Amino acid sequence: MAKRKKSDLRDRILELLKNTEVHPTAAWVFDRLRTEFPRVAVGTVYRNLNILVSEGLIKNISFNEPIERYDGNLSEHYHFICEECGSIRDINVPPLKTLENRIEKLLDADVTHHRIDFYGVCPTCKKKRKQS
Amino acid sequence: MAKRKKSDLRDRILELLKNTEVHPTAAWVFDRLRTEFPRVAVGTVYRNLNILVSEGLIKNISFNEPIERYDGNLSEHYHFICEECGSIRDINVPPLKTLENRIEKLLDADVTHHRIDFYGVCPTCKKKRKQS
DNA sequence: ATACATGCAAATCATTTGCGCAGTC
DNA sequence: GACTGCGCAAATGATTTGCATGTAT
Repeated sequence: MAKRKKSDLRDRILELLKNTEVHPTAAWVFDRLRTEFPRVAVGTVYRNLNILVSEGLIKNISFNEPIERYDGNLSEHYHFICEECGSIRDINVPPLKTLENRIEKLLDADVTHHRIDFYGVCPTCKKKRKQS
Repeated sequence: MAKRKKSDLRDRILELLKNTEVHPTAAWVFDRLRTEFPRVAVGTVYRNLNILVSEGLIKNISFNEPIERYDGNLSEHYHFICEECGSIRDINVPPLKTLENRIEKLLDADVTHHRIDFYGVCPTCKKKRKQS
């Protein structure tokens, strides 16, 4: 690991990710940064996102899309994806450690972690459906 | 939906996907096809994979990689990904419908399905570790 | 005869990388 | 002074698409 210098840009990227509930793409981050850092380059955004990931300060998650998403929420949690509007919500339920152990025995493998994604229709889209 | 014509190539692609336990990428499929269809083009492989997905004959799954994977196994199942060798294994345990219902109530959403990916070290890589 | 299917090549889109300069330690 | 961060632009890699031709119905 190289020692990193202080970088206002990177600090700001981390802050953006910590303070949003959407699960941003690089483009989203780039867009937000532009007002404060008008000359910022996409390449730099990607480089910094990757640095933050490798330092374990944010996570990289994809959801069956061709675009990468990032998550500033490091606590164990699951996700719900609305197939109608594409929104992604965090789900905070206690992680299923028992299930992990079961799989571990079943496969004779070491299971270090798991992820669960739920798909369906979010409350907002449910309402919209009823109205039409 | 357009009516599809019979296509030996597409039939073969489907067959390949039905008869493998790896979760192939387009490149893998392309490679297998080349012996039987020497003039096959990558573009055609992609087009046919997308057709098969849209017809619901195969599924498209990504695993935090920049490459798409496809799965010919349509039964509900989970996956285990070895972080050492990258292999992906199907896990056949009864799907957690109770959990789905719990999330449905928690979020006031409709949950249509979910996926679970387990990460860790597979039996083969565990052995290799011990030997070294 | 009418489209779908295919090969081929160019285009697209997200992401990465090389380079030269600027700012930090 | 050495090294990291940055903007810029070119490169990369996976996937898509337009076009002309072939082929199933």
